[in-house]
Amino acid sequence: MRRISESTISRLSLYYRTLETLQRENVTTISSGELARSNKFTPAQVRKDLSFFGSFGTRGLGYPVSELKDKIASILGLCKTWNVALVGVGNVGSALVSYKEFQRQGFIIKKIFDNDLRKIGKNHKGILVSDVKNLNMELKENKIEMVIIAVPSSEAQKVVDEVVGAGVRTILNFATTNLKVPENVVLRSVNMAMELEHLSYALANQKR
Amino acid sequence: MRRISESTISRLSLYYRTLETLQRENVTTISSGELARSNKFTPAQVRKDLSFFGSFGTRGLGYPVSELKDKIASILGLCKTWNVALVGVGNVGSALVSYKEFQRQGFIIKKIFDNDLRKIGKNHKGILVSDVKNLNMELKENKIEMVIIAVPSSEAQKVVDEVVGAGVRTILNFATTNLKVPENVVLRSVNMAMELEHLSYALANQKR
DNA sequence: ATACTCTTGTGAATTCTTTCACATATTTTA
DNA sequence: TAAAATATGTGAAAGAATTCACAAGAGTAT
Repeated sequence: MRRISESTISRLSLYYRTLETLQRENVTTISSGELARSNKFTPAQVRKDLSFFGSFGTRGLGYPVSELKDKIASILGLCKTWNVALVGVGNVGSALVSYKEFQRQGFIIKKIFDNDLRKIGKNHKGILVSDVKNLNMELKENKIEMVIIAVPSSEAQKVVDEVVGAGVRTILNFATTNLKVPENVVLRSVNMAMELEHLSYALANQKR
Repeated sequence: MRRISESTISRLSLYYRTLETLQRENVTTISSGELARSNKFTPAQVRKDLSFFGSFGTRGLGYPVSELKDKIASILGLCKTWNVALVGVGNVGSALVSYKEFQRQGFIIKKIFDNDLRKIGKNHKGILVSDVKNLNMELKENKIEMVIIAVPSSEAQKVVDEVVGAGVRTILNFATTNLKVPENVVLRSVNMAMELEHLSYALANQKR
């Protein structure tokens, strides 16, 4: 199968959200045109995106809402659950532990790590905080598939290297710093500063 | 000037961060090659991106770190300050108020709005929380240029409509929902669910 | 049954983005 | 001061992503 572009995946996420809403409203069928309109895409775009994965529609009618939703869920891997570890229980870290969307998407936080002796050994929303020193061993033992980095930027690369060393190939990063990972590791960074810079550019360049 | 792509702006953000680091390390000059390597881009990409805005380098030598950094700051509008209002002081909202990067990028939170009577009239990190009922009027009075939406998804579209009605043309959204804005309004959404779905897709489709 | 309407699925065309490749400018070396 | 080395800036080429446009399937009405 031809490699699927990041933008296609992003759009699938958006379609998925729209379909969730439609399902709640008991809509059973939707055309590419309507699906497009609610997200400011073109109908052709919607059809092309879906066509990479199969043909889910009925000509003359459209797509069955609930089936298409399930199909996208399966494409995005939302039907499975993943073992996740969180490194760093500061502001961001603890916010994440209570973020419900995480669970809902099948990301199960199995382990939490920190280097602060006052936190280690204590419970954090039902999960024991472990010493980051044991990171490598514990990641392997617990078959962790994804790690969330929520440590200060200065520490981030060090943690990433260890995590990669332990064989984890998927990382979600909240530190605002350029992290280096090998070719075969998927790293996504939630980079607020970058979002802000997009907005700042838009503000600075908007037509009056 | 030809329209600049989103990806170019994203990369400028990354160059900017690299240049900040280089400046701290007292590096005075950098080539497109080195700038590319530290971000996994190609040298040509770097040069092309910069060339949209002018020619800042010296042939045979490279780019002057501090000048280029300042130039990018000015392109991204980071030299100015912007009047920002925050709507919704829940978990996300209050985290944002204390987020230092905001200030550093020149986003000054002038007003905070909520609909919770227990919060209205009280101070939140030095800023008075106003009733969201007065949104329209107060946005105009305070010349607010950007609004941050940190309300529950169910309320988000309603708030957006009001904000747009008050003439604000730049919105940063934290609600996980598809918001509709007119053509001339810039809306960026920080959508954690979408990030997660990218990772989930990567996990589900990674080669074993 | 037949005609008509609707909407998908998909090659082809178009548009947008990235990379190549080289003329040109500047610094360094000798 | 001349030759060598280096690195920019940019048209042109290549590659990706998006949109077009239409054949073909499916439902609906008569």
